Formats: sequence, structure tokens, C-alpha cells
Amino acid sequence: MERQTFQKSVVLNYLKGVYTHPSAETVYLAVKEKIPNISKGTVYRILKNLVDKKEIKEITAEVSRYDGDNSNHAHFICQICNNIHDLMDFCKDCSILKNKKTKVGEINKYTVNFYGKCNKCSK
Amino acid sequence: MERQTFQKSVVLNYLKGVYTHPSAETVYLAVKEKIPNISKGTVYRILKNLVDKKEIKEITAEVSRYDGDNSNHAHFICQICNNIHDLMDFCKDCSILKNKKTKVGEINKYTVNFYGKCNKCSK
DNA sequence: GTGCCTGCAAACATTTTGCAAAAAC
DNA sequence: GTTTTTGCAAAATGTTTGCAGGCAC
Repeated sequence: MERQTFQKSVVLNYLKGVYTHPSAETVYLAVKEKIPNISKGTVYRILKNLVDKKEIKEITAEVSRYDGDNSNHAHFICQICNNIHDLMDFCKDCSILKNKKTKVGEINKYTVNFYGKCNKCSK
Repeated sequence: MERQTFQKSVVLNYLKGVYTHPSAETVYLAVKEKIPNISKGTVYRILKNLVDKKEIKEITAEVSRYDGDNSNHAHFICQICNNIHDLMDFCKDCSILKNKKTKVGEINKYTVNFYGKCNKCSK
């Protein structure tokens, strides 16, 4: 049976309270503030565990980023500033996304990532 | 000015003639058949170059995979057999994809990846 | 001949893993 | 007390880079 630990709750709380889509490294540094002797391996293990349990999302950009918001939405990744923006209203009515089913198989999870220059960086 | 080399043409030809979405490692092994002393670094450099020139697509799964078919389509990645299937008809009418534009910025490229169990592996 | 491209190996970044000690239950 | 989880360090993985020689133009 899975056990509850301080490390796990701090990682999850951090992700749930932040909107910056941090990388594993960033999560590690942030959690280190509260648990100075936590190790990177533990953070990686906890993140993997949370993704498996579908409590958080993994965003595959250049390096993996994590999203405490587990709802279905797309991401816009700026190729200049590397910030990740949420797009909550992408393809709401799309039948594939609605039914979680394609010709090839049933969808367990999905990622929709747009890459480009964000409005801020376009100025 | 960019130069045409045998290595480049073999890599591109291989990708254009195959429907398996190979990883960089797989491309390297395949190209090695024709150019036994080609190096991995060269393959990585050529792939990067082709992606930059938008002649091929990069699919970010667990590891990067490459697609010689440069048209806009989504991918279904089986979490059991790791095969990548094409979904050519995803969201044809979606206004975001049509206009290549979101609230957050203009789209340069995008990836739509579905993960799940493919029909073959579901049996 | 000039300058880009390659092969090689080392470096790099990210992530995973083995192990013994510590903590949860 | 048993079993999961942790911290640490080493290893594995995937990719990039510096350099000297080779090849395209």
C-alpha cells in the first residue's frame, strides 16, 4: 500500500499552487526550500508517481515540465521566452477528444502543444 | 552556404521512404547500413538541420522520433508496443489549427500526441 | 583553396537505479 | 516489525559540442 510522506505532500502542494509549469529541476529547487536535504532522485520518483496516478500532467517541451492543473487543456510554448501558457478552450467540441477514442485505439492521455512566439515576445 | 552531402541525402531518403517514425538511434542504425562509418553526431546534426528547415517533423514521445511526412497530422503513440500511428484527419475544421493562431500567440509548429493502447495491443 | 561538414570522443543534461538507512503504518 | 520511501551516488540515456581532417564547391 502506498504511504503518505512529507516529501510527497510538499511536491504536490507546490505544483497545485503554482502556474508556471516548472521543470523537474525547478520543482526540486522549490521543494528544497522546505526540505533542504531532499534529493533529486526523490523528486523524480514522486513526479513520476503523480503522473502515473494522473494527479499532475507532464508536458514534453525541450525538457519535461509539470502541470498541477490536471484538467484537459492545451499548451502554448513560446520558443523565445520558453514560458508555457494554458489554452483552456482548445477543441472543446472535437469528437476525438470528447470520446477519447480514435480509429487506432482508445486514448489514455494526450498532449496538445503549440510552439511559436508569444504576444509579449512579438512586440 | 549549405552543402549537399551523401550523408544528408541518405538520411532524408530513409525518412521519406519509411512509415515507422524512427528514433535518432534507429535512423543512425539504418543509415549505417549504407554508410558504415557514419557517426551518431552527424545523424543528430542532420536531423536537427532537417527539422530546422521543416523538411521533417520531430515527435516528442519518451525519446524524440522523426517523421519524414511533413504534413499536418496527429500521432497516436501506443503505450504498450510503442508504435506510432498517424491520424491524418484530426481536427480538420478547428479554427485554431486553420488560422495557426491562438489568443496567446501565433503558431509556428504544433504537436498533437495521443497516448493509449492501440487496437492490436487491446486484443 | 576556402569554408562547411564529418568522424570521433569527450562532455553534457536529464533521468533512472541500486543500496542501505530511515520513516510510515 | 514489515514494507515502502528516502538520500546518495553511480549509471544509464539521449543529445550536443570541440576539434582536426576531409570533402563540396
